Amino acid sequence: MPESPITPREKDFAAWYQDVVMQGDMAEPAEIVKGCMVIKANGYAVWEHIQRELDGRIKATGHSNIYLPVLIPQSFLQKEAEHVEGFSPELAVVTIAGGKELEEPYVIRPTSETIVGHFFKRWIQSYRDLPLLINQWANIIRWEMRTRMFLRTTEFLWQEGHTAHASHEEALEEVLRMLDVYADVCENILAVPVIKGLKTRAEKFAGAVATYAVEGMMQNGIALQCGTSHDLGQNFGRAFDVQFQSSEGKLDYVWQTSWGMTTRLIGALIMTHSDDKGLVLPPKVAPKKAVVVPIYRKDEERAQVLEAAAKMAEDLGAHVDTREGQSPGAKFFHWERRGVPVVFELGPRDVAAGKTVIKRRDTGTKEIIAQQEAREKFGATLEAMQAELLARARQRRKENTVLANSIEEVEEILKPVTAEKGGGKFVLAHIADNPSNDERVKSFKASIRVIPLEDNYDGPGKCILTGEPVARRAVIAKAY
RNA sequence: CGGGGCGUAGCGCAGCCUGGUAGCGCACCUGCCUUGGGCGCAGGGGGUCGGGCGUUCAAAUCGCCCCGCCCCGACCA
Repeated sequence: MPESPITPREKDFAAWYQDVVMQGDMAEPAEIVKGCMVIKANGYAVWEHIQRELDGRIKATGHSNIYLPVLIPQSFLQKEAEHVEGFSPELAVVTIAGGKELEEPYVIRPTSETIVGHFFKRWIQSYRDLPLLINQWANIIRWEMRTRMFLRTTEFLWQEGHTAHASHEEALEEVLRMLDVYADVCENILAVPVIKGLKTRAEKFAGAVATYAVEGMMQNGIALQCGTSHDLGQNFGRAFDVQFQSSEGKLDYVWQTSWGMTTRLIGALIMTHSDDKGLVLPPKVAPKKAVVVPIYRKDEERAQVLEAAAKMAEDLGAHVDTREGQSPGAKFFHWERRGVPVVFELGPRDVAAGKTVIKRRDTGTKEIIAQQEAREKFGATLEAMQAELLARARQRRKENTVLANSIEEVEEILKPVTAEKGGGKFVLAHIADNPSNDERVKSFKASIRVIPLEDNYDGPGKCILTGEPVARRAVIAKAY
């Protein structure tokens, strides 16, 4: 595994990101398949941590996991008008199978609302069958024009929740409940602060009545949608004729929701915390929380140090880097760029004195401590790091958030922003949820990211484009 | 799909203009030496030069055709 230098963020943020992803052993471009990536050992292990946290919360809120086919009859996509319009440009379609042209082509799922609709019709007859709460862990294909590892790839992994309810109120409650789960995972596990909000009509999911999202800000000030929760109303219920009989004996279409989080989260945490030395992983998702690097010169030192290192590692649940022929310096660089939160140095002097050196990845702080207190220091360091990563990201977002009171002002701030050069901002402005307003913002390649659920600013105002009254400021930014 | 760039060792590249033994750095293997932030020295292995056709005594190099990848624009979690 060649270890090359990492491009500094200052020089080229996009190149830096690629370097961190590859040097951190997170992923590499598949090359042989357009827009796809290979998720490597370190990256997949991070995903497994995210999965465990999310899955636990999904089950704790009453959902069950199922698995649906990856192929969907093409006609299914066409049953919901907006849905087909939104997704058809990015579909991969299977037309030949078993050496024969298929009578009806299959679409490789871009999302499963349609196939869920079909099965919900079979599974739901009565209000007693509701709410129906399911979730699926799966892969998805969307033929995107431009891809970036983790942030947007042709194939990605995700979880998609699908639920059916007897009333709109109940469905909306579900939508917001899962939005809270998403915000919780982002902030408390990934240490990525997010804004919960409503997407504009122009930005909502194709086929939804309303889309809610958690929106994050990366180090370069560019926005990244980290999760979405959709209120599907009765749109898919009608399209797939999913009716239930109420306790009063009346027939009605079910009220549905769907919500998803993807491997993009890995991109989010990389872009939020990593630095010019490489990956920085929040302790809660780090596959290896600590590595012990033994240092020795002579053979008898080697034996002593390795023994002490093994003991320490066992006690801490850490990994010992016993590779021969690698200098300690090379090992420090190796683990640093893989984002290991804590590295312990253990040399002959330490063994003799019963000490060790504890080094923290994010701050680079080194401290000589007694081996007996290693366990306690280790735990405290992980906790501090997790908390401070979130606090720093919050602080950065605060510094890069500004208010604007005219469209010219918004444009002036956001026009020069690019993913490569950075300088991105969250611009908060009063702007009405109206597709023509989205269009105007798009003219300088920005977008209305969310209308926050919680107003932390000055309340109602007049739309900067139409003058009509709006309840609060929305977040406008450039996004990935 | 429009515009630009690139395909030579696992990776990053030089050589091409002006045709004549396929090179450099990193990585890899062996040995010695080193080890508290990318050690050093010596030796070694590894190539259908993206593919095809042509020109020529001779093609990585010149010509034609094809293929693939990357970047920039229009779509998106």
